[in-house]
Amino acid sequence: MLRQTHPPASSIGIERNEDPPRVASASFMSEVSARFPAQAPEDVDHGERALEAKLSRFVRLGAAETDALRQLGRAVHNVSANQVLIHEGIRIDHVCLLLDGMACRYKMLPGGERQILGYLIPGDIFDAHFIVFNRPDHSVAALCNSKIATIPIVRLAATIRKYPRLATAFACSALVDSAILREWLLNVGQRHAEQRLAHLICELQARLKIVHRVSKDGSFDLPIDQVTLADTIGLTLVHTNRILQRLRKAELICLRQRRVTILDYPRLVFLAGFDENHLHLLLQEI
Amino acid sequence: MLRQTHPPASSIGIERNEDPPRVASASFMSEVSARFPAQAPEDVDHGERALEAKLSRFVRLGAAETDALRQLGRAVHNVSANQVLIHEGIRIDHVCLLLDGMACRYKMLPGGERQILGYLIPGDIFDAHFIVFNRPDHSVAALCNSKIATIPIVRLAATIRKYPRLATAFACSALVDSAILREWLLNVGQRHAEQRLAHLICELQARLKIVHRVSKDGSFDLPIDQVTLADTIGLTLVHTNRILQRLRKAELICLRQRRVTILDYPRLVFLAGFDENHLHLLLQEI
DNA sequence: CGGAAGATTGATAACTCTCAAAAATAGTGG
DNA sequence: CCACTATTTTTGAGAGTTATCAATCTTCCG
Repeated sequence: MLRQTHPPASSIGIERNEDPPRVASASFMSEVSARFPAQAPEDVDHGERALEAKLSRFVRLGAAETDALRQLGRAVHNVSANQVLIHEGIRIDHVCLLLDGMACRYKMLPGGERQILGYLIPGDIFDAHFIVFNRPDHSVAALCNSKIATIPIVRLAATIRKYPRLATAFACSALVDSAILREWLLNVGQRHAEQRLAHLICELQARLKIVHRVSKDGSFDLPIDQVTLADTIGLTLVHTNRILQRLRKAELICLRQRRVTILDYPRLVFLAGFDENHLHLLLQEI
Repeated sequence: MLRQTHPPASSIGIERNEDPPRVASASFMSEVSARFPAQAPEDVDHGERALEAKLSRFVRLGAAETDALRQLGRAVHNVSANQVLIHEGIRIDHVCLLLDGMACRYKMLPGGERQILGYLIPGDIFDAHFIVFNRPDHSVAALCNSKIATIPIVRLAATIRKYPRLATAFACSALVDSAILREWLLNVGQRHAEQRLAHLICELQARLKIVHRVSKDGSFDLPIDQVTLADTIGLTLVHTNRILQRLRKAELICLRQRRVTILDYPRLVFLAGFDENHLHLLLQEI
């Protein structure tokens, strides 16, 4: 009855219901910091640019605003692949900015089934607002070794107060996030297997392009295994693998060594029924 | 290849891609008003209470706040079943408050497939923020004859400014909305057919109970046909019908004449894996 | 080199869809 | 109140998709 999408043992390191996350005795951040000491800011130029790049799609950013954004991402931490970033016990007075790498939101079912709810890419901010009574309604985990910056909420609030345009930009970004979630529901609910996968790839490329994570040839890193891919589009690992092979055989995409190359973009877009309108890419000055 | 979930002719009245919505020459509201003249406020006591009831789950509401909420819902309109409430052409300076009845958000695919993204029940507010460049990323339609109130955004903003608690309550409400969307993605992506339906029913009952739309015996109105139900849980009409019969045969629920009665709540909850935590029902004073 | 994780394959079962038609229900006008 | 139509629900049969189980092949990494 239950689909055994995952190997019995927690092979990918993300928390399973079978072994609940330990209660963090110390706060999340100090925990991370202990393992990965903060680095000098100059290491993360590239990462900080992602946030600017994303927000500048929504509003024109002046030098002051750009500078303010850079100030936000000073407290840098490295997190390792599969590390759970948000779970019970996290302090709620910080938000996290993903500077580099990739992470995901996900939910688990008692039987071990996992649904990925979204990918976090550089420039994305995630917080713990969805936690009430110490019970988050979903978790966030790094998909590969990543860099995150922690921003005290009061700090972010002050910045937003000072620069109304940033407030607008953050609001737009939140709207896009929820639009993506709706698109995912449509994807999993109504599209068939090939389309789901194709659509996901189109969307990821579009989002990554904005933050300069796509090469000239259109290829990009996708640091996830096929189990995670399967849990994203609501299919089994085995079936996902076969769908993947069909897309490869059709010479639409190439996925090797955690890197995707889109071989025939027009045909892939057509197959997926992809309309990047839902990413609101064209929005300027709301 | 394409699932023909819907009859070829637009039987349920919701816009299809085949016949795009006409461009509203007048604004949406004046359009509605013309057909259904606004009523005297005293008719809608029950409806307004829904919003209060919902928000009071999040913060304690004083008399002044309750009163402010009631002032919001003065401009009442009746809308008919299947009427599209949000589409291109809508004015973006109002939000809508559903006073009575039921509505849904949905997305369409070029092939005619439709995915319901969420149900709006009394006390729910929906706006057009997701519209940019005159292209909404999804639509909203009434599921049955309903009553809505339109609130100028400036008015809502003023109220929120004046009563910070209401701001908190609205924020919480928005968090719950997105939590529900995540839960739906989990539902459609990972649960099997019976569980999906069971989960939907549990969730609707929980939400409707808050706004006093559930009878003593636990039954509630569900003014939708099985096609809509199918488009909600990502299954075919035929299959949904069969699943429904299974739940009936198992004496878990009874669905007749657009009314659901839960016959065995504990067993239904168990089957669904329903955890009302995601509705954040217990939240008080964030 | 050896093990572990990840990807792939094959065979079979289960689930879900499609097509087509019949039964039941709701709505309407006489 | 009944006849009549349109909508909605239900049924049946068969095809197609997706899941499950189990094994093999690859790749990664110490």
